[in-house]
Amino acid sequence: MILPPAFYERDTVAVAGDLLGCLLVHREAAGTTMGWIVETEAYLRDDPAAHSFRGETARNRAMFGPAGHAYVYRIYGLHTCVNIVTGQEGVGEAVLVRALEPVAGIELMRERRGTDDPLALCSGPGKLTQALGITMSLDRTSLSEGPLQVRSPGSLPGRRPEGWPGEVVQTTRVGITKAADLPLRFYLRGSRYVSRR
DNA sequence: GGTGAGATTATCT
DNA sequence: GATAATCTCACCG
Repeated sequence: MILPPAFYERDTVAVAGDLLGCLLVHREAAGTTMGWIVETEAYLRDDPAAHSFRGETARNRAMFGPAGHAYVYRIYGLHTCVNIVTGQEGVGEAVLVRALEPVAGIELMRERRGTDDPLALCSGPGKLTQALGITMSLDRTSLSEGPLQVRSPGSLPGRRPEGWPGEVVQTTRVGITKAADLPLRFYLRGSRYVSRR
Protein backbone atom coordinates (compact mmCIF):
# COMPACT_ATOMS: atom_id res chain seq x y z
CA MET A 1 0.00 0.00 0.00
CA ILE A 2 1.05 3.61 -0.51
CA LEU A 3 2.34 5.11 2.70
CA PRO A 4 0.00 7.83 4.04
CA PRO A 5 1.17 11.29 5.17
CA ALA A 6 0.86 10.17 8.81
CA PHE A 7 3.77 7.78 8.26
CA TYR A 8 6.04 10.75 7.62
CA GLU A 9 4.64 13.05 10.30
CA ARG A 10 6.78 11.38 12.97
CA ASP A 11 10.27 11.57 14.41
CA THR A 12 12.64 11.90 11.46
CA VAL A 13 15.16 9.36 12.76
CA ALA A 14 12.38 6.81 13.23
CA VAL A 15 11.10 7.43 9.71
CA ALA A 16 14.61 7.09 8.26
CA GLY A 17 14.88 3.63 9.79
CA ASP A 18 11.33 2.60 8.90
CA LEU A 19 11.83 3.55 5.24
CA LEU A 20 14.31 0.69 4.85
CA GLY A 21 12.50 -2.14 3.11
CA CYS A 22 9.91 0.19 1.57
CA LEU A 23 9.46 0.50 -2.17
CA LEU A 24 10.22 3.70 -4.12
CA VAL A 25 8.15 3.76 -7.31
CA HIS A 26 8.23 6.18 -10.25
CA ARG A 27 5.38 5.90 -12.73
CA GLU A 28 5.81 7.80 -15.99
CA ALA A 29 5.08 7.51 -19.68
CA ALA A 30 8.43 5.91 -20.43
CA GLY A 31 7.59 3.11 -18.01
CA THR A 32 7.52 2.31 -14.31
CA THR A 33 10.72 1.89 -12.34
CA MET A 34 10.93 0.79 -8.72
CA GLY A 35 13.38 -0.37 -6.08
CA TRP A 36 13.58 -1.32 -2.42
CA ILE A 37 15.00 1.42 -0.20
CA VAL A 38 18.12 -0.05 1.43
CA GLU A 39 19.95 3.10 2.62
CA THR A 40 18.83 6.45 4.06
CA GLU A 41 20.16 9.48 5.93
CA ALA A 42 18.31 11.76 8.36
CA TYR A 43 18.71 15.55 8.25
CA LEU A 44 17.38 17.29 11.32
CA ARG A 45 16.47 20.65 12.79
CA ASP A 46 19.54 22.38 14.27
CA ASP A 47 21.68 20.12 12.09
CA PRO A 48 24.48 22.13 10.40
CA ALA A 49 24.62 19.56 7.60
CA ALA A 50 20.95 20.04 6.70
CA HIS A 51 20.06 22.38 3.86
CA SER A 52 17.35 23.84 6.10
CA PHE A 53 19.86 24.88 8.79
CA ARG A 54 20.09 28.52 7.70
CA GLY A 55 16.38 28.94 7.14
CA GLU A 56 14.02 28.73 4.20
CA THR A 57 15.24 29.63 0.70
CA ALA A 58 13.89 29.05 -2.80
CA ARG A 59 15.92 25.85 -3.09
CA ASN A 60 15.02 24.20 0.20
CA ARG A 61 11.40 25.36 0.36
CA ALA A 62 10.13 21.77 0.14
CA MET A 63 11.82 20.91 3.44
CA PHE A 64 9.58 23.41 5.20
CA GLY A 65 6.43 22.11 3.53
CA PRO A 66 4.20 19.18 4.47
CA ALA A 67 5.68 15.79 5.39
CA GLY A 68 5.42 13.08 2.78
CA HIS A 69 6.43 15.37 -0.07
CA ALA A 70 9.65 15.19 -2.10
CA TYR A 71 12.58 17.56 -1.75
CA VAL A 72 14.65 17.24 -4.93
CA TYR A 73 17.85 19.24 -5.44
CA ARG A 74 20.88 19.44 -7.69
CA ILE A 75 24.32 18.79 -6.21
CA TYR A 76 27.80 19.46 -7.59
CA GLY A 77 26.15 21.05 -10.60
CA LEU A 78 25.30 17.72 -12.18
CA HIS A 79 23.71 15.15 -9.91
CA THR A 80 20.18 15.07 -8.52
CA CYS A 81 19.21 13.79 -5.06
CA VAL A 82 15.79 12.99 -3.62
CA ASN A 83 14.66 13.47 -0.02
CA ILE A 84 11.42 12.77 1.78
CA VAL A 85 10.14 15.56 4.02
CA THR A 86 9.43 14.35 7.55
CA GLY A 87 8.21 15.51 10.94
CA GLN A 88 6.15 18.60 11.61
CA GLU A 89 5.50 21.04 8.79
CA GLY A 90 7.64 24.15 8.97
CA VAL A 91 10.48 22.54 10.95
CA GLY A 92 12.70 21.59 8.00
CA GLU A 93 13.58 17.93 8.47
CA ALA A 94 13.95 15.27 5.76
CA VAL A 95 15.35 11.85 4.90
CA LEU A 96 17.77 11.46 1.98
CA VAL A 97 17.27 8.26 -0.04
CA ARG A 98 20.79 6.98 -0.73
CA ALA A 99 20.40 3.56 -2.34
CA LEU A 100 17.87 1.13 -3.79
CA GLU A 101 17.81 -2.51 -4.75
CA PRO A 102 16.35 -2.48 -8.30
CA VAL A 103 13.01 -4.33 -8.54
CA ALA A 104 11.26 -3.44 -11.81
CA GLY A 105 11.88 -1.37 -14.91
CA ILE A 106 15.44 -2.61 -14.82
CA GLU A 107 15.90 -2.39 -18.58
CA LEU A 108 14.99 1.30 -18.45
CA MET A 109 17.43 1.78 -15.58
CA ARG A 110 20.21 0.14 -17.59
CA GLU A 111 19.60 2.47 -20.53
CA ARG A 112 19.60 5.56 -18.33
CA ARG A 113 22.65 4.50 -16.34
CA GLY A 114 24.66 3.09 -19.20
CA THR A 115 25.59 -0.07 -17.33
CA ASP A 116 24.29 -3.61 -16.96
CA ASP A 117 25.71 -4.16 -13.47
CA PRO A 118 22.68 -4.44 -11.15
CA LEU A 119 24.85 -3.38 -8.21
CA ALA A 120 25.72 -0.10 -9.97
CA LEU A 121 22.22 0.97 -11.03
CA CYS A 122 20.97 2.57 -7.81
CA SER A 123 23.84 2.34 -5.28
CA GLY A 124 24.12 6.05 -4.56
CA PRO A 125 21.84 9.10 -4.29
CA GLY A 126 22.79 10.47 -7.71
CA LYS A 127 22.66 7.06 -9.34
CA LEU A 128 19.18 6.15 -8.18
CA THR A 129 17.63 9.42 -9.37
CA GLN A 130 19.20 8.87 -12.79
CA ALA A 131 17.98 5.26 -12.91
CA LEU A 132 14.42 6.18 -11.92
CA GLY A 133 14.27 9.33 -14.03
CA ILE A 134 13.70 11.56 -10.99
CA THR A 135 14.11 15.21 -11.98
CA MET A 136 13.67 18.62 -10.39
CA SER A 137 10.07 18.64 -11.67
CA LEU A 138 9.22 16.25 -8.83
CA ASP A 139 10.35 18.73 -6.17
CA ARG A 140 7.51 19.41 -3.71
CA THR A 141 5.23 16.71 -5.11
CA SER A 142 3.28 14.42 -2.79
CA LEU A 143 4.67 10.92 -2.37
CA SER A 144 1.21 9.70 -1.50
CA GLU A 145 -0.56 11.08 -4.58
CA GLY A 146 1.96 11.95 -7.31
CA PRO A 147 3.87 9.90 -9.91
CA LEU A 148 6.61 9.28 -7.35
CA GLN A 149 5.39 7.03 -4.55
CA VAL A 150 6.59 5.09 -1.55
CA ARG A 151 4.92 1.80 -0.72
CA SER A 152 5.14 -0.24 2.45
CA PRO A 153 7.19 -3.42 2.84
CA GLY A 154 5.13 -6.35 1.67
CA SER A 155 3.64 -4.42 -1.24
CA LEU A 156 5.02 -7.09 -3.54
CA PRO A 157 3.81 -10.46 -2.22
CA GLY A 158 6.62 -12.99 -2.11
CA ARG A 159 9.33 -10.44 -2.78
CA ARG A 160 11.59 -8.66 -0.34
CA PRO A 161 14.90 -6.84 -0.38
CA GLU A 162 18.12 -8.71 0.19
CA GLY A 163 18.90 -8.77 3.91
CA TRP A 164 15.41 -7.70 5.01
CA PRO A 165 14.11 -8.10 7.60
CA GLY A 166 17.49 -8.10 9.27
CA GLU A 167 20.03 -5.98 11.05
CA VAL A 168 19.91 -2.23 10.43
CA VAL A 169 23.30 -0.55 10.66
CA GLN A 170 23.35 3.00 12.05
CA THR A 171 26.48 4.96 11.20
CA THR A 172 27.80 8.34 10.07
CA ARG A 173 26.58 10.21 7.00
CA VAL A 174 28.44 10.42 3.72
CA GLY A 175 29.87 13.41 1.88
CA ILE A 176 29.30 16.11 4.48
CA THR A 177 31.74 18.30 6.38
CA LYS A 178 29.53 19.65 9.17
CA ALA A 179 28.18 17.40 11.96
CA ALA A 180 30.00 14.57 10.22
CA ASP A 181 30.18 12.56 13.45
CA LEU A 182 26.44 12.12 14.01
CA PRO A 183 25.16 8.55 13.41
CA LEU A 184 22.25 9.43 11.14
CA ARG A 185 22.85 7.05 8.22
CA PHE A 186 20.93 3.77 8.07
CA TYR A 187 21.34 0.75 5.84
CA LEU A 188 20.53 -2.95 5.65
CA ARG A 189 23.61 -4.92 6.66
CA GLY A 190 22.70 -7.85 4.43
CA SER A 191 22.23 -5.84 1.23
CA ARG A 192 24.84 -5.65 -1.52
CA TYR A 193 23.01 -2.67 -3.00
CA VAL A 194 24.09 0.01 -0.48
CA SER A 195 26.43 2.78 -1.60
CA ARG A 196 29.26 1.75 0.70
CA ARG A 197 29.72 -0.61 3.63
C1' DG B 1 41.74 -2.11 -3.93
C1' DG B 2 42.53 2.62 -2.95
C1' DT B 3 43.16 7.43 -3.86
C1' DG B 4 42.67 11.79 -6.23
C1' DA B 5 41.34 14.92 -9.89
C1' DG B 6 37.92 16.77 -12.80
C1' DA B 7 33.27 17.57 -14.41
C1' DT B 8 29.86 21.51 -14.04
C1' DT B 9 26.32 24.78 -12.10
C1' DA B 10 22.78 26.35 -8.72
C1' DT B 11 22.99 28.57 -4.61
C1' DC B 12 24.42 31.46 -1.04
C1' DT B 13 28.12 34.62 1.00
C1' DG C 1 33.83 33.77 -5.51
C1' DA C 2 33.51 29.60 -2.80
C1' DT C 3 31.03 25.84 -1.83
C1' DA C 4 28.48 21.54 -2.40
C1' DA C 5 24.12 15.43 1.12
C1' DT C 6 28.32 12.91 -6.07
C1' DC C 7 30.12 10.11 -9.75
C1' DT C 8 33.49 8.35 -12.94
C1' DC C 9 37.79 7.36 -14.55
C1' DA C 10 42.76 7.44 -14.51
C1' DC C 11 46.56 6.08 -12.13
C1' DC C 12 49.15 3.97 -8.43
C1' DG C 13 50.57 0.05 -5.68
